[in-house]
Formats: sequence, C-alpha cells, structure tokens
Amino acid sequence: MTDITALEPFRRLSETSHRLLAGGTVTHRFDAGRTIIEKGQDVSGAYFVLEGRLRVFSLLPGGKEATLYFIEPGETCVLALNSLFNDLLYPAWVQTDSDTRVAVIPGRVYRALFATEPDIQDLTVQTLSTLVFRLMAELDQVHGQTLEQRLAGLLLVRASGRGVVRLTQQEMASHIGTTREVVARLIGRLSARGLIQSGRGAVTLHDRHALSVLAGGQDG
Amino acid sequence: MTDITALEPFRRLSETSHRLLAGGTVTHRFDAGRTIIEKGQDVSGAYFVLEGRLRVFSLLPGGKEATLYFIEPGETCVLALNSLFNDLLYPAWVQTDSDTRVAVIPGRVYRALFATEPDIQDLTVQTLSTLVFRLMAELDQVHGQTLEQRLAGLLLVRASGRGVVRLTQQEMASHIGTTREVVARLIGRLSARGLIQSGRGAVTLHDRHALSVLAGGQDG
DNA sequence: ATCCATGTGTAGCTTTGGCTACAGATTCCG
DNA sequence: CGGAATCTGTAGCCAAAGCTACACATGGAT
Repeated sequence: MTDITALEPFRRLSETSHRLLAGGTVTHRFDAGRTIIEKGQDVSGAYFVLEGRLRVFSLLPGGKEATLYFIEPGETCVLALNSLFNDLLYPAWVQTDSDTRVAVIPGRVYRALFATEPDIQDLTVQTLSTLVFRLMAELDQVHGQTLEQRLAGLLLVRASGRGVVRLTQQEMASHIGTTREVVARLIGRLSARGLIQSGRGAVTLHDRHALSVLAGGQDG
Repeated sequence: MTDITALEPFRRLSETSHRLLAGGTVTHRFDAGRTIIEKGQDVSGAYFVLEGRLRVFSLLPGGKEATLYFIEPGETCVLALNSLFNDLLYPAWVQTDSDTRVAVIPGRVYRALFATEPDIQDLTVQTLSTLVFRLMAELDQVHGQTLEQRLAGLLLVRASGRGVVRLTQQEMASHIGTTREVVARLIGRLSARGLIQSGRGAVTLHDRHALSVLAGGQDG
C-alpha cells in the first residue's frame, strides 16, 4: 500500500475529485515512538495510515497514559476528522506505534470531497460511528471493570497465535491506564494461578479460556 | 416546537425529501422516567427530541448507572444514528428525564435523506462529532478524576441561578457512577468545609468558586 | 395523628489500586 | 568482561471507594 488513491474509499472518485486529492495530499513517514499530535493542537487535515500503526491515547494525571485505540493501515484518525469538521482542538495524543507512513489530506480538500463524493460521506460517517462505539466500549470498561479484568482483556487481544504477548509491563500499564507496579502485582497473581507465564518483555498465555472468563467473556 | 419539519436541519429539504420525511416520521410521547431504549436493542430509526429531555446512560455492574449525556429539544440521539448506519446494537440505555415528545425517522428514510440532502449530511457528521467529544471528555473524567471532583463538577453544572441543585443523593450517584452512601459521605465533607449545604432533595451551593477549583477549574 | 415511603446521616469493614523503595535479572554495548 | 540501561519481582503503606447496616428526618396520605 503505497498511495492514498489505492485505498478503497478513494477508488471511485470523480476525475475532478481525484485531481484535487492527488494534488492536495502530503505523505509523511515517522519513526516508531514519535508523538505526532498533541492534545490541544490545531489539526490541519485528515490522517490516513498507509503503513505501520498509530496509537491514540489520553494522558492522565501523574503522567499515566491510557490507550484509547489504534489506527491500522487503511484507517483514518477520526478524532482529526472530528476536529476538522468542528474546528475543535484535538482531544488526545497520537504516537506512532511502529514506523508509520501517513497521508494527510488538508482540511479544505477533505471538506470539498465530503461535499460531493458519496463514498467519502459514507467513509466519514462510518469512521465516526466506529469511533463512538470504541469509546463507548472503553468507557464501559473503565467504569465497570477492575484492572485485573482489563489486563486479562488486553492480553487476549494482543496475544499472537501461539499465545505470546510482546509487551513490557510498563507498556501494559500504559494501555490500561495504571502503573507498572500494579501490573506486576496482577501478573504475579495470574501467574500464580497458572493462567500465564511471565518473562522479560513478554507474557505467555497458558489458559486463554480462564482469562476470557475473567475478562468478562467478550472473547472465546 | 411541535413538528419535526420545524427543526432547523429539515427546513431546506427538497420537495421530495420533505414528503418522504413527513410521510415516514412517527411522533411519540413518553412520561418522565420511562426507559425507551435498552442496551442491545435493535434501533429502528433516528430519534429527535421535540420537547422534554432524554438521558443516555450506561449500566455498571451492581446496578449502578452513569449518565453519559442528555439529549435536549432539537437534538438527536446519535447513538441511534450510529446503530442505524452500522447495523449495530445500541450500546447504552435511554430514559426520559421529563415528559418528552420524540420524533422517530425510520432507518431507511433517514438513509435516503442522508444520501441526497447536504443539510442532513452535515447534521449527521456534526452530531456524531459532538458525541465523540462528549465521550472523550467523559472518559478523561472517569479516568482521571476522583468522585469528589466529579461531584463538584456535577453540582456546578446542575445548579440553578440561585445555586440550588434539585437532585437527590441517589440521582447524583447515578450521574457520576457511584452509590448513594459515597455521595452522602462526599456531601458531608463538602458541607463540613462550608462549600455547600445539604437538604432534602436538594443541595445549595455556598462557594461556587471553591467548587470549581476543586472540580479542576473547567468552570468559572 | 399516625403510618409509610422516601431521603439523609453515620459508622465500620474490606477491596482495589496508587506510591515508595528496593533487589535481582536480563540485555546491550563498549 | 564489565557496566549501564532496561525490565521484573516484592513488600509495605495509604487513600479512595464500595458494601453492609442502621438510625433518623421529612413529607404526604389515610
């Protein structure tokens, strides 16, 4: 995936729109771990991830982080869209999770496309809707689940096929919005119960079923 | 405000769209305190509040509630829109807060309007965006604020001009997602510090400034 | 006048989670 | 090989918040 025009929603654009898009879009590449948008920043365009992954998170008092969601290749950063349409300031932080290429469509170009292209209208609504659901789910979790449950969920979601989760305790803590020590404690408990096995920079799952029951049974 | 066609976004519709809207829309009236949408329900249309107020909340383990936001006259329930466009199940509960009249536009009608009417497209995006920001703000709060801060915020937001908040402790608890006892304890503390005065079914604010500092200074 | 429903005020106990402070382990690099 | 950086494992303490259990107050209804 090398060009924004290769992305599904941009395939069926009219000739004019296509030229507008091609002329206005800028592609950036960022190294892993770079902060590319900060809270309160004035966002200038719609961001589409071409390669790599972006992590959107909010910053809690005391410097803790909590991951809200990821933006994968082919997806767009809705918060940016959002800021775009409302002239609001961006309400969170965005970092690259790995080396990432991003296409930025300037605000006025995107708005023009939105006005005339049904596919862009659908894409926009679709993307916003998806975000709303992700946020609702996240909110439910934060509200109602213990950290142990949230950790179990995280491990299940981030496990490779063979049940290995390549995250440090500090990273896990960031994702679920707590501190390293608490994660260590939780991992110690899960490990004592035989559900997982801890190692440097990674955790191995031994009983996914029990974990998913623990997490609240969203997953098989 | 008696008819949906009186609402701003529906004013400039084409003749065809107007007929479609008028023909397809159904108006309901609900008494205060009725649950009109439950979580997991399949939502059939776009809800617009004509009179009264709807409260959208999520249900936490143990039967606690947490208010996400309100829908005022002229506004629409975005979650419903959302479910509509994604064929997803509604992710929260909706109750009437007072006696309320609601116009329901069936899904297929709304989708048809969205496809052809710029005003509806804008309205949809605008509404979704607003919701995203409300949810982000709520998430930040839940994540990072103590219940005392959240209570202070609630009191400030819900106070009448003369500084009276007409809510029972149970209702306050529902709004901020905790239990009655905890609210009583918090009120006791605030009251001991002279910031408020408690009474049956109401609280009187004595020092808004101190409260807003406490809440984190979002408000004057 | 009494009773009942609703609302408020307290107290004590427990769990969860945050903070501090280390000690050991592993990896990387020079 | 040795040291620095990074990561993990524990322990203890404390505050926040949830749960249980009452006692008391208020207001409306009969």
